[in-house]
Amino acid sequence: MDEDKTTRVTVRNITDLARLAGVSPGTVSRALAGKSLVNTKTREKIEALAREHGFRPNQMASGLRRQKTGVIGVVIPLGHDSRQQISDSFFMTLLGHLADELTREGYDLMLRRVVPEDDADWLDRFIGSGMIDGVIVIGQSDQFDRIEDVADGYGPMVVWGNHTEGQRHCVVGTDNRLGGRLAAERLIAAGATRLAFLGDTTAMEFAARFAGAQDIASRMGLPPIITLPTHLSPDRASEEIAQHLAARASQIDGIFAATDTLAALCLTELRACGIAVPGDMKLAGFDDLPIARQTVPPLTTVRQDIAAGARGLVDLLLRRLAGEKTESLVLPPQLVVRATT
Amino acid sequence: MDEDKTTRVTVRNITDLARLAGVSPGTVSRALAGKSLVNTKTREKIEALAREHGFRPNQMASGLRRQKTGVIGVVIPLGHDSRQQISDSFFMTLLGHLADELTREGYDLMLRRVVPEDDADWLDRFIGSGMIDGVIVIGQSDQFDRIEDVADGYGPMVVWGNHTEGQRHCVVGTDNRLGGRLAAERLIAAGATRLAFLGDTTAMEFAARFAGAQDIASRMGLPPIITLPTHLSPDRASEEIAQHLAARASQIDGIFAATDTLAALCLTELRACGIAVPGDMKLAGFDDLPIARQTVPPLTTVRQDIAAGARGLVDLLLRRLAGEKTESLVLPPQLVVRATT
DNA sequence: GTGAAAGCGCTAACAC
DNA sequence: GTGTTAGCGCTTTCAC
Repeated sequence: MDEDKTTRVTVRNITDLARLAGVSPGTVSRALAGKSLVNTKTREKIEALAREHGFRPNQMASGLRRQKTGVIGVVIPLGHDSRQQISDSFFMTLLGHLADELTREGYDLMLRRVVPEDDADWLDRFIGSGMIDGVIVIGQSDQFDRIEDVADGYGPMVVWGNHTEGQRHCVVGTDNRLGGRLAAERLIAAGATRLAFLGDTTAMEFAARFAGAQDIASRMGLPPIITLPTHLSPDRASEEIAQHLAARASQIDGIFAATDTLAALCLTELRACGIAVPGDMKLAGFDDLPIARQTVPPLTTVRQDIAAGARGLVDLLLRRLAGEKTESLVLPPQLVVRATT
Repeated sequence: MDEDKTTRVTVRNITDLARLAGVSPGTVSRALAGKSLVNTKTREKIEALAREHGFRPNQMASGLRRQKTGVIGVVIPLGHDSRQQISDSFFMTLLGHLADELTREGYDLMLRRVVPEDDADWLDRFIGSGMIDGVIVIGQSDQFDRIEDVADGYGPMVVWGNHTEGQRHCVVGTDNRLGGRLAAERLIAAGATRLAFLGDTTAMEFAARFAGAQDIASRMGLPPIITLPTHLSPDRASEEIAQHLAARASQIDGIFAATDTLAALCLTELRACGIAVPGDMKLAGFDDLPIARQTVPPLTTVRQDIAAGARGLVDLLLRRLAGEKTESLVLPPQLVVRATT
């Protein structure tokens, strides 16, 4: 008769299970958490029962009690440019790798996309929610100062972005300035002398890429690099690129695009204008996304090691979670020469 | 002297705040939750104090008590093909839109990528974690049956994928079979008579696309469409496509690729083989990702409306959360003719 | 090796 | 309109 009851019971919590197993809730908790001191037989019985009833401990309750959630927040601040940074391939790919790394370390990932101008409080709000043990910020956008402010009072935060001398938040990112130098050197080696930078230089990472390119232009005694600002969403960017080309193409013979996405768009517009690449115009991108291999001609670009970036972010975050004070991690960019230079 | 203390105090919870405000925890809770019956002055005082101390209520505790978390789980099952479906552009773009929609509805998003063959229990585990109010599954992968099993006992679940007559789980997706028909019709209209399907037909969505194309081939009295299976990761796919072309290119004059990503890769390989598109070979893709506009020549493809898909998923999920029993949503595909047919 | 009991921070009856 | 109280489901001393 006991069996009759047993099979019909729904197990909502650890106490129900304990009743079924004829032990106390504490023991069930210990058994299910894989804690040391539980009799093997007792443990097996409890595990069997749990499996049979498809029971798993409530993470919210566990989190509340233990004061840790097992969840890492990942937040993508969308700058001025807000919408449609959405599909920025680079960030999305980084996100995919982050998901893998965090999963492997036993953490869940809580994703938040925020528009800082609508919500000045975005970072504190996320951190203060009590839902996450730590936070990874993907991209500094135009929020450098806000992130700096938070860094003083909150340890478990790591940011993907650009490293600036003396900054207080822990950052992982490619050496953008060096990357910019590599790109410019290559463009010049391929014969370009009048360079342009394609992309919005208010974003720190892009500004550093531009600055690196300018370093080289200056050193070589070339005229200053002109900037061709664009938005990041493909639709607007295409249009803006077309306008830039119409106005400036005759003044330049080399373009350094802030990202491969922009470079690919630019290539399409150049083709539309009848400007030969690399004959009339050299072109270099940044990121080395899959698309860089598929453009016609294939794109010369500066590779960022996305997988290493994700590993770095997670590794540093875990160490900060453990109380360590970590330094920032700056990854080396790598020039990949293909056929547009 | 009271002020001296006040400014130094750290506010860890609602009780601390209550003490500072000279009210009870209950009142603070009501005030911060924007509940109806709180004196305006009391509320303002509490809000001011909360702001001053950067306090926000702990969501885990609130969630535990209210038996809802304000979090929606989004899970991406990685089929056989496991790794590197990572960066599948379509899923990533869909995820971006989902993040937007959920945020707009006041929900947070918990992201999980799972490898079903390593963890048969992936879906139950996620649902049973107590961390999420509902779940969106992105892609059925090869897990159709498992999802069906769960659907019977768990309401708040919506799946992106293919709709099959009589299925029990609520799905949102494009009419893949119709999309396949559109692609095949176009390839044939452009002069192709011997078609191939490029991609892995064990995935349901792809199988339906293939079936749609085959519908048309049969109706037109053409020979059966041959299948050219590939993996999804760009590296392996490129290689496989090259092999397929070496072996079969002479037998076919039209290729329907399961996705734009595959189509773009295929275009690159066709170029490498010296096969002219659309002269010697017609080509059509599926998805209408940004890359479809940037290939050379630009790709004829079948558009899926990703934003509408995301809206549909969230809308249906919210209604299910409210207890409604919703039907599946099948979205119409749209043929986009460019220059590869 | 196991049970009993206190509480993590919050909310929602129920009083008044 | 506000205070009081009893938990949400779990973990973890502290006993034994």
